[in-house]
Amino acid sequence: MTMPIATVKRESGDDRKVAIALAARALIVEKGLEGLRTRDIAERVGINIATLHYHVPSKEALIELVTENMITEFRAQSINRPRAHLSPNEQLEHEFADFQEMYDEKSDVLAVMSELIERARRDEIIRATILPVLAKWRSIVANLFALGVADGSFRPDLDPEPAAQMLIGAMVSFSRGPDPTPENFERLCAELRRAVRNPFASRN
Amino acid sequence: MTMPIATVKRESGDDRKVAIALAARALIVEKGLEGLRTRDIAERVGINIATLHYHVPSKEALIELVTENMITEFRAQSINRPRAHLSPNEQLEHEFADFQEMYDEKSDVLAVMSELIERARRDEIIRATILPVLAKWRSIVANLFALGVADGSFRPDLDPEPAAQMLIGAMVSFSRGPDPTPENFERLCAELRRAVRNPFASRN
Amino acid sequence: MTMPIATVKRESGDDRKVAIALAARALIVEKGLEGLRTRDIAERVGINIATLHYHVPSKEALIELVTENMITEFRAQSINRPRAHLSPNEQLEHEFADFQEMYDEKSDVLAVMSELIERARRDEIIRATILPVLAKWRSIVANLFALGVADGSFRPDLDPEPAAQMLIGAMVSFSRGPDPTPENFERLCAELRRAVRNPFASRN
Amino acid sequence: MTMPIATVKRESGDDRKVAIALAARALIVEKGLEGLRTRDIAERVGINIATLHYHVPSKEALIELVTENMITEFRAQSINRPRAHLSPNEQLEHEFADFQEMYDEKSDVLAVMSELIERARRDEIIRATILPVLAKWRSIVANLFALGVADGSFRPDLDPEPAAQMLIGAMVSFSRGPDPTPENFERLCAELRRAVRNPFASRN
DNA sequence: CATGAATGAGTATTCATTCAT
DNA sequence: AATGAATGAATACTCATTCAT
Repeated sequence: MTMPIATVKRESGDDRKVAIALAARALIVEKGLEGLRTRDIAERVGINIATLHYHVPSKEALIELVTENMITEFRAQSINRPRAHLSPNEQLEHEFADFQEMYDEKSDVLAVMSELIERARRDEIIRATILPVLAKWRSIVANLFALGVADGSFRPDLDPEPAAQMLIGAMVSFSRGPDPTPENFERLCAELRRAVRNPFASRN
Repeated sequence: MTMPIATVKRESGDDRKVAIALAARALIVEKGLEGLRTRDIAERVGINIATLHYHVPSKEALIELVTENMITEFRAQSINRPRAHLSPNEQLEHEFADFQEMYDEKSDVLAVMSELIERARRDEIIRATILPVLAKWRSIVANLFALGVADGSFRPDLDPEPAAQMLIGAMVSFSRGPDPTPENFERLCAELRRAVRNPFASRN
Repeated sequence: MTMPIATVKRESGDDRKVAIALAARALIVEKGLEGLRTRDIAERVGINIATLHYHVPSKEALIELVTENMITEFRAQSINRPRAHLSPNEQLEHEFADFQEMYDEKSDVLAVMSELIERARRDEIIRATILPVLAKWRSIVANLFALGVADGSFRPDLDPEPAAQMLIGAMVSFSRGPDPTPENFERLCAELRRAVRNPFASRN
Repeated sequence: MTMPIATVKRESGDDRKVAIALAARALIVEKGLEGLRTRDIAERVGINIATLHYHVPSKEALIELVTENMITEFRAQSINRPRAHLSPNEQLEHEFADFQEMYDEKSDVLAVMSELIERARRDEIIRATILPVLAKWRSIVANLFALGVADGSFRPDLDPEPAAQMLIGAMVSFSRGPDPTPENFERLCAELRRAVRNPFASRN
């Protein structure tokens, strides 16, 4: 279960760093950030602790590495996908689909993100990395809401920014909640759709 | 900052336990659950570490004590207030008001709750204490939504359970978010009101 | 199993001391001298630790109390029984019988004695209490051997003191050994009898 | 008295382990198993406590290490020496000589063995290591007695197993007794010889 | 790059003992 | 006599980090 995977003796520095980040992520999922031990990471990567410190000089740097690694993946999964050409309703559906995809295929991303956000409250460096990404996410959703209000897809009285907060908060708290089944997610999405749609618009 | 408060030499066991729980809560807010040290708690209460262990035999028991202490307060603040006699809209306003009150006056309750929920994922005992309370909260909100749908205050197509999840998720993620000012909270509440109200109802 | 037995609230100081000594002995058998905790003793007696310290001011004094309590019983069981009127062979049989009786009925006496003897090596006070008793035992056995040599019951070339050491060492090491069944004890006694008897004497 | 001996900064793991075992043995002789402290061992070896734990992960493992180290020496000293070619009487003399040699040159072996045997009663692992060695010793002595009975060197009615128990018990209890001088040991050996020899055999 | 050995500063917990009531 | 509360000094063990090779 915690057997070293590495079979190669020497890897390029970058490969090693990625391996370290992935091992750290897996361990954070298992034991939380507070239970993360450099020795466990080294063991899982299949290297000596001193070697780990050669590649990543301190635990602080290690957590930064993990944060960046996470954020890269989070960005690729959930935002930064150009959708300007899609209708607001289609963009909303993409948000739902992206989140579900992340939840299904990269559920550890959400778990680790959750830990990092909690720690960001006390860690300036993590905060500086994570908050902008979350802000970006909120602004993308707020934008699509603004567009949908303008073209009549969504409620005319919808306030894009708090609505974005509401949508993201609902999805995130769902995924960290007690019963995050696909069926329940679909029920939540349906409710969110109804919460923002224009009741007087012709159905699309 | 870490000055001992207690000046009394001898206190009854229960008083000491409360003092310990409060000191622990304050320290969790400052340094997180992972940064919580028994020595720091003892110092803040103004007692010897051995005395701390006399009252609370282990760190595990300490965290349970904090959890129960928190939950008691959380319950008193946010739920368990009989409101059956109020209209659904009034009950909803009370939910908003309660949350804001907790956020204003007991902001540490939210911070510590957040830490505990994160830890609950890996700690059976904390989970057993916290999850039922959160479930109760969700069911109370879902109930008021169901009532409001029945009496026409809220959207006829509103699905009470995901709507409750949405409302709670929105408020919680707001309070843990980057800019939790009263103005922003009011903006969020306004959006939530519009998201659930019956667009065809006569305004109350 | 570790339930307090005491039902009386107040006992005379001496009764309490006896109860404490007995509880301590039982705990030494279970966990060894090194595992003996004053709290455990107090719990078993059914009193508070502070009360224990009222009666027995220190752990050192406690061990002395146990030692004296043990020695009293050991003396009563195994030596100090006037047998001058018996023949050497009868006295020898009494030694065997006494030891078996102690082993059968007071097996904890042997276990605790063994612990105390080990500790006596580093504890002047215990040494001063225990060694004279053991010396007395050896001298009693040596005496009966000397008598038996004189009257022709035992080997004429038997050297009483080392023979006493041999007999006592054999019985004690048997009782602390791997398979101390009554049958094996009988086999050992038989061998000891043959080892000391006069091969040229008429059988009695 | 507790001066660090080691002056070398870095040693191979095996050398360190041996140094640790030896330091632990010396400390057990001084203060007993119950008074053995990891800090004292580290100090005597001249290393940090953390370094001690690097080589020997727990106190339990440390005691196992000491046990194995002791047993190795005990075996080398006292048993496992092929003597099939010697006469039973010669073998018996070798037993006496081996024990005296151990007592003279490695008196700490006997002291530590005594502590370990006492602890073996409550420690499965130590028991599993020590008891077989003692059993082996008994069986070797029983064997030489059986041979001596067969060839007429020893009493025809000598029962080898209890006789072995008697001989070993006598020697061990002598060595742990109050006056273990060489002269007394010789007296004991003489008595043991007389106790087992064949009174009707021609002297060899 | 890699590693075995080493370490300083902690970390929760234990225990005999004391004190005020 | 008895006790709940308190404590100083220890105790085994941990962890990120460093260093010589």
